[in-house]
Amino acid sequence: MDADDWGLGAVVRSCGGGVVPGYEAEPPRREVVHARADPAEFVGRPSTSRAASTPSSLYDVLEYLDLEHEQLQQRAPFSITPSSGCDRALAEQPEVLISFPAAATSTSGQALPARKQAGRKPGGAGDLRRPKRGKSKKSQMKKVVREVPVAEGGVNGPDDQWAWRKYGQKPIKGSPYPRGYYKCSSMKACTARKLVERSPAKPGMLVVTYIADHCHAVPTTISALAGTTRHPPQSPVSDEDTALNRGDDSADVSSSAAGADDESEQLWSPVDMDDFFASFDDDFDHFFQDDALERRVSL
DNA sequence: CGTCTTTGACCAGCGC
DNA sequence: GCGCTGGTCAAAGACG
Repeated sequence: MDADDWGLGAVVRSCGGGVVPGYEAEPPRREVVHARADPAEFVGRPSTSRAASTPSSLYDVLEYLDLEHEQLQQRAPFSITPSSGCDRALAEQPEVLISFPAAATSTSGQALPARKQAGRKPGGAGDLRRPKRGKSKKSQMKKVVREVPVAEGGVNGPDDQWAWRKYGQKPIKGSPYPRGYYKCSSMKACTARKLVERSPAKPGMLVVTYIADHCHAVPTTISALAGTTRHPPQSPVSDEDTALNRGDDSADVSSSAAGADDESEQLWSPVDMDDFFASFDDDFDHFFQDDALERRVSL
């Protein structure tokens, strides 16, 4: 995918290979650099990798599309359901459900090159446990829950410009589908994680739970994403289905190094974290206000 | 060479 | 207190 493709179609494609009619050939909007923080990802970024080529957040998308609010409601391929209506609530009442109606997705059906089963010795790991893990505060951690169509988000969820690394997978009681565990691979110190599982109630939907926030800006360069190029951006339904059914979320790896360009000279977006969060707050505060989009477009 | 996925074991929280 | 379950670790091999 072209790094300059910032259309909504790009988002969709990045999420699952789908293309939103009319948005697939939009001009780049790389100047949009302020934090359009996705509720799940609390920092903004100008990024350039494959993941970077996706308007990371719905805000980027909406801004770019320059749609009227009503149009947005009609055309935006998702709905947001903040549990208490605003971003501040997100921090305090940290659960947000974002649904992406499957209808909004067009799935290319493009086959993801099936990754070979990583050969490994059975029972090869698990011993030599390190004494501890921080688990105590889990329930208190910031969580953002999203629902995305399998076709769209793949297991990667929507607009995921972060580099995730799978570190585990577990069958979940009561669900026929396993849950995949991913952590941010951009920075070792980053505690951001996400859980991806298929909704038992709605097999066509993936439930992506983001836990904690990134302690860094979005990685933008090849080097930052080294080794994350295994999977092409498109994550077709069929393959995704297959992958999930067998518990293989490997279609994830949100970042390929593709599309590195001028901006990729920077490893990290040099934006102060406070600015990131401030932007996020502001955006979310106004997202549902009528003038929000207009204001944003004027930026 | 660096990072990825896979996968069984370990550990802690929770319910009974 | 015990068992269940979810979450995490880490070795090994694969991939680009």
